[in-house]
Amino acid sequence: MTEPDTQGPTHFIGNRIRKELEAGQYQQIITRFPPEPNGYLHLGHAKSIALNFSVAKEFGGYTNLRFDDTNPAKEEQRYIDAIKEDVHWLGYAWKHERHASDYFEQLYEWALHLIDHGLAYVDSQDADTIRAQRGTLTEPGEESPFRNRPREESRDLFQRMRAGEFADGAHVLRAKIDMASGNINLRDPVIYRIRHLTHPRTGNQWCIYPSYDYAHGQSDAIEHITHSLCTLEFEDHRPLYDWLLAHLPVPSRPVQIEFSRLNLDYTVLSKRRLTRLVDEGHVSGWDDPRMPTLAGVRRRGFTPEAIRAFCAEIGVTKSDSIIPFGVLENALRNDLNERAPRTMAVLRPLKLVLTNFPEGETEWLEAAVHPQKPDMGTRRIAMTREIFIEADDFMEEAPKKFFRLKPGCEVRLRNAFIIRCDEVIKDADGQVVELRCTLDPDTRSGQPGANRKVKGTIHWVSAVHSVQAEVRLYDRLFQTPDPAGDKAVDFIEHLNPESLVVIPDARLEPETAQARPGESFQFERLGYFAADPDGTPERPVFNRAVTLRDTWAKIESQA
RNA sequence: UGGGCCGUCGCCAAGUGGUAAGGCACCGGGUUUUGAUCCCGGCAUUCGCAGGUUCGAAUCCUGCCGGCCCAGCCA
Repeated sequence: MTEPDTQGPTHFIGNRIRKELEAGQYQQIITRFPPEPNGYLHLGHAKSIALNFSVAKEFGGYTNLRFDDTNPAKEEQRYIDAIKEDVHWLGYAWKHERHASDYFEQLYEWALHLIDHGLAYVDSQDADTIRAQRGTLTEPGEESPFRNRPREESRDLFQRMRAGEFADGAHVLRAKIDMASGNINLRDPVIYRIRHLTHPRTGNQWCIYPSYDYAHGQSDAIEHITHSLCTLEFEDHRPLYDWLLAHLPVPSRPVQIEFSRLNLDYTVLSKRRLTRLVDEGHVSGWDDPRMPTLAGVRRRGFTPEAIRAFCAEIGVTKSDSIIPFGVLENALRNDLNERAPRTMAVLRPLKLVLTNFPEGETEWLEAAVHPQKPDMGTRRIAMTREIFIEADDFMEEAPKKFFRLKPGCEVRLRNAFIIRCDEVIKDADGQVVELRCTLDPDTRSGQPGANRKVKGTIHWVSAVHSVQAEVRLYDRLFQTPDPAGDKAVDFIEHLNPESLVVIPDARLEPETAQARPGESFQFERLGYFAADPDGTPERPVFNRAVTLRDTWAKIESQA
């Protein structure tokens, strides 16, 4: 079942590592997944998680989970907890849980090492001044007046920064590299800043914190990470990553390899934007089923298997790409088609009376839990004189190709009989409120004479045995393919007002109503639905994860 | 315009000098008590463009064109 991960797909990272291994460059491959605990994991992280864990596994190594907790202004313990839960849920087990903050003391020692070797200095200018001196993309920067201050002075200042003698922003530690470099990351980057903040793990032990650039490579080296895989925007940082490792007495020399991040159409995958959706209340929370967070898609009904298959399918390259959301949905259909039990549910009930069925009686029918998998067993279905069918499955004046119920015509009730529509009953407004039909008793499912062919089959549910439920139908959160694409328009403007449609009075088979939160079903002819934790035994709630492929809808829209 | 990358079918993506894998989508046809699933078939004389090297190029060279990222004391 977890096969997709074992035989590593060929991508440039795997190919490279394979060659390195053949050349004897490594004994073991060690990777790391390094989230910053400042938000929830999303599908973009899933791609990175899948890559890191599958590469290590393919080559017989392991992966660490390392929290990149170098900025206490944004990070919180609750995010650490949620991230661990999500990685587990996705189906991966890390070797060691680490935190960049575990290395603060070592990182500090190494900073002193840089100072002592004339490779770093304390700059006592403010942020604006430093920015102004950085130059532009086409013009070199200018050197800070503190750039050549004596090493002893920098050392003293840096120690006093740690001791808490200065206010935030009074000084920073900068690597001394090259203010004229074409690569702006090399123009004496700030590697330590003063922040009088409580850190989720180290509390008030520190008031200076290392930057990402300074902490990341050294943390990799400490953990003996062999391959530090990250996204394309860090490509420009690699020279700095290498420079630091080259100038510090680190225990190993990891290499950084970049790949392109995941983009999905009709959604946003940046923590900044997802945080806004949550904070501004456009969604109910990080686990809103419309969110591309792992918590969101999990609640929506996506399975870890489907997400892993999706990650394997899209590949790993360096080219910018936008994956259609439908590819993800398809991965879910493929997975759930194999495993989800079938059930009948009516979303918009239309009453149908079988006039030749005895009043007050119930006939029990048997139906397969999965038509292609007899070993999944059968279930009992109650047939009564009054049933509900899907309002969409009846048309008074139907086009020729409409294979469902229409006046005077026959249709198969799934798992039951063939019926004929005799009479249409309407209310004062002309709305169809009830259908009166007769069933053909020779066509009961499983009977010898049952195989008579009719063009259509529709689902239904007993009016007396079925259970009312709330069903939530989700559509794409945004109505434009690239909501964040236009810098002039706030992506919030592109929200789809109909991304959630609540159906308060759907009807379910009684057994389905007993489902535990997270359980998935195929509501036949409709799609895959998962029980939501909001539901109670008295009032079940289901989320539609994805519809079934719908050729009829396609034909209809083309007409 | 400085630096770093990317460009193979509508969307992804193999391929690394020997004559274009695969998936998704799409279009046919078959099976079907889910208009689902499943099955069969079709779908790049061509690899951003133009030159060049070579018996031979998507793969090597040169020059263009197009797109992405970088000027946080964020990651």
